[in-house]
This record gives sequence, structure tokens and C-alpha cells, in this order.
Amino acid sequence: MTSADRPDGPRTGGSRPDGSRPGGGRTGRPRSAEADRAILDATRAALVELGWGKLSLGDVAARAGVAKTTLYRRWAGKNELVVDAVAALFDEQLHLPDLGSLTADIEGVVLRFAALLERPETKTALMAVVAESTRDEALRDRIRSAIVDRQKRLVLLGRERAQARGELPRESDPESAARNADLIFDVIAGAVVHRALVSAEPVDGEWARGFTTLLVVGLAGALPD
Amino acid sequence: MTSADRPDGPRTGGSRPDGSRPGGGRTGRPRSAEADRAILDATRAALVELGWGKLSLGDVAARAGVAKTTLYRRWAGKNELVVDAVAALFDEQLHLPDLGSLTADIEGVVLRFAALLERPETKTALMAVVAESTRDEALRDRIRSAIVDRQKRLVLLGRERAQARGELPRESDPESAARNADLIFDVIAGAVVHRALVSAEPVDGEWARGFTTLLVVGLAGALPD
DNA sequence: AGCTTTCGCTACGACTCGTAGCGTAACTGG
DNA sequence: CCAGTTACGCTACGAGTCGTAGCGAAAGCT
Repeated sequence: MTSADRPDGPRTGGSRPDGSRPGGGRTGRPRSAEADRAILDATRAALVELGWGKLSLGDVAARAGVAKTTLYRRWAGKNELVVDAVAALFDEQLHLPDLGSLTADIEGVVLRFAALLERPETKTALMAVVAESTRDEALRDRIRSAIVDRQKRLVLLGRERAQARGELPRESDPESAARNADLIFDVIAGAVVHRALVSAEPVDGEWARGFTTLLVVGLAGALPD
Repeated sequence: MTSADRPDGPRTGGSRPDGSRPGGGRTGRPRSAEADRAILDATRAALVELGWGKLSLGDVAARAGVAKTTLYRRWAGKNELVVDAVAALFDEQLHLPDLGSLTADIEGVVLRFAALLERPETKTALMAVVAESTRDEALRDRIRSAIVDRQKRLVLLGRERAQARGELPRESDPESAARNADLIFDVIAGAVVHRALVSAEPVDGEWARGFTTLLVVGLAGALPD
């Protein structure tokens, strides 16, 4: 689940918590799925206590009750490990319940996303891995498939619902529709992240309302154009 | 150790590129202003070559032709040093020329900001220090005063101009006006950063136009409300 | 002059990194 | 049941970084 697959380096699995058949019947001792869980849990715990900067893989291994070598057999380094560790949180937390209107849907997802960014694990980890990804294309791909693309689906789903309700026009040109979805995604996710982590001020109901109003008015007015 | 507290240690200045009078007439050998310049230049160069993760202070000192100890006498650690190094770039690059209309002003600042984020120094450094700042209040303050607050001024200036032109209403309630400015700031800066660094796609003229249209329509429609 | 502060240099213990080598454990197919 | 294969825990290692201490010399001020 976590990974875009990786051809096959020395580190075979990299991340394959299911631990089993890629091509049929693997032989030999299987990887402990429990070790995977323990490592990812330990990673999140260490992020909470130490933050990104002081997190060391030796420490994570010790917390997980696992040898350091085991950890290196599965993940190439800190970056990859942390991406997988926080990606799981995104999967758990990010859904888009139908709240009946475009405004309510956006407000809802903004608050959910903000709550996720309040957690100390994600707070310190997300920006850090993005920073590292600026010099590491493989990491960028991993972040994209493990985190970003899944968030983007929420935008697509929300738009579809809004169109079904008649709140947004159906766009005829698929290219421009894709561009608009990307734009909206960057606006929503960017604004929330910036508010929460850069401005370091709370994303509360009031802020979410103001932001959503701005966005919905803009969409209603700018899209049909 | 890196950063958090520094009641009043051996590290006097922390960051005082002017290097002179804090309390009147300092005695003794003054700090070399040229060394400051050399260190910050070396920091930016090292960021370009190595990125945040592999940047080491020993390396920076060597590049700058300065003893490692000198570096530690002025900055508490990597975080503070890099903030100062990139803050200078923001000062150089971020202005707001009057382009005649609110739309043009926003498009202009978006493209300028994007160009700044394209540079490898800022790309890798900005997210990293923000990530560290989530666990270090002093660093957060430093980022705020060295970078964030200055960007925010552009929003205030832009709004004032737009109001003078009659493009935006003058807001009566100063509290709500401040909230709106903060909101607009997070939307603009957040969207650009997210597009450039997370989505990792180009902030070109086309994107800037689409974003600006969305924002201006939203502002025109939502603000008088 | 004398006082004060900074500078370059060297050296240091503590720590993290990522890997190698070994013997053992777990699972599979003949 | 046994041979083959893979994962595991453990130990040990060289390399690199961190941040500090201690020294003598340099550069200002009064």
C-alpha cells in the first residue's frame, strides 16, 4: 500500500507491509508484519518526543524492539520511513463525509486536515520530508503516491458532489477541469498548511468559515468564465 | 542544544549583521562584518550543493574561510544560521511594484514569490526550518520576524492600493480587516508554496492567472458581505 | 600603554550513520 | 524430514558530525 513500487534494489521490499506475494510463492522466512507495525508506531512516537531533527534510526529500532539492521533492510533511510509512518495517519484521518453542501464539505475537510496537522507527529514530519524531497525525486514520488494523490481525490469527489447538487457547473473541457482541480487542491491544502505551520495560528471554525466563503464565492464566480 | 533556549550565553548576538551597538559603546575587537557576509554566502552555497539535510556547519565554516568556533559564537545552530541566510534573499527579492490593478499586483507578487521558491537554496531551506520551528518557539519567532512578517506587509500594501483605486471596499471594523489580511496572506503564500514544493509543479503565468482570478473574484464577492 | 573582545587553531568526547559478518529462526518445496 | 532460502538479532566497525574548551594572537577603544 504505502509504496510506489521500486524495481528491486538491494533493499528488496522497501515497504511492503503485506509482506507476501509479488510474483507467486516467496520462499524463506517471511518478514514479520508485526515488526513493521512496531517500527512505524515507534517512529511516530519518536517524532512526538524528539521531532524530526533529533530522530535517529537507532532510537526507533530500540523502541520497536527490533535490531537496527532489520530497520535498514526495509527502509532506505529516515525519509522513507517517516513518509510511511505519517502516510498511515493520513489514510486514517482523511475522509469526506457528505455534509449536504459544498460549503459544508469544504469546511469539514479543512477542519479535519487542520486537526491532522495539529498532531505533533505530522506537524514536524510533513514539512521535513517535503523539504528533503526537493532534492530527491524518488522521495517526491513516494510522497506523492502515499499522501498527496490521496488528498487530491477528496477534491475530485467534492467537486463531483457539488456538480450533482448543481452548486458548480459541469466543466466541458477535461483539461481545464483537471487544471482547476489542481488549483483548488493547492489553494485548500496550501492555505491550511500555511496557516497552521508557518503563521502558526489556529485553524478554528471561524477561520475555516472565512476561508471557505472566500473560496466558494471565487469558484462560483470564476469557474463558469 | 541546537536552539531552544539561550538565556544569555556566550552567544551574544545570535544574529546582528550590523554587529555594533546594542547598549552604547562596546569595547574590544569588533566582529568582522565581512565574516558575517562570508558565512551567509557560504551557507547559501552549501544549501545549493548539499541541501538542508547534508549541510554541516564545519563545511560552511571551511567555505567561508572562518573557524568553526567563530560560527558557533554567532549562531546557535544550523536552524538560526539558515533562517538568516535565506531571509536576506527574501528581502532582496520581494517587493511590490505598483502594476496598476489589484489583479496585476497579485499576479506579479505570485510570480516573484514563485521565482524565489524555485531557487534551490530557498526550496530546500524554507520547509526545513519551518519543520524545525514546530518544536522551537524561539526559532518560530525568528522566522516570523525575519521572513513572514515582511511578506505580510505586501498584502497590507496591496490592499491599501486596491482600496485607493476603488477595487476593494474600505473595511470599517479593524479587527475583521486584520483577520482578512491574515487570511489572504495564508491563501496566497500557502497556495504558491504548496504548488511549487508539494505538488512540485511550475508556477507559471497560466497558473498565476487562474489563481489570481479565483482570489480576486472571491475577494470582490466575499469581502463586502 | 592597558583593557576588552574576537579570531584562528587544535583537540576532544559523545553521538549517529550505514554496513558487514555471524549464528540462529522461520517457512517452503522436494 | 531435510535441504534451500530468506529474515532476524547481535556485535563491531570506520567515517562523519556535533558543540565545546583552551590557547595565543589580533584588533579595536580610552
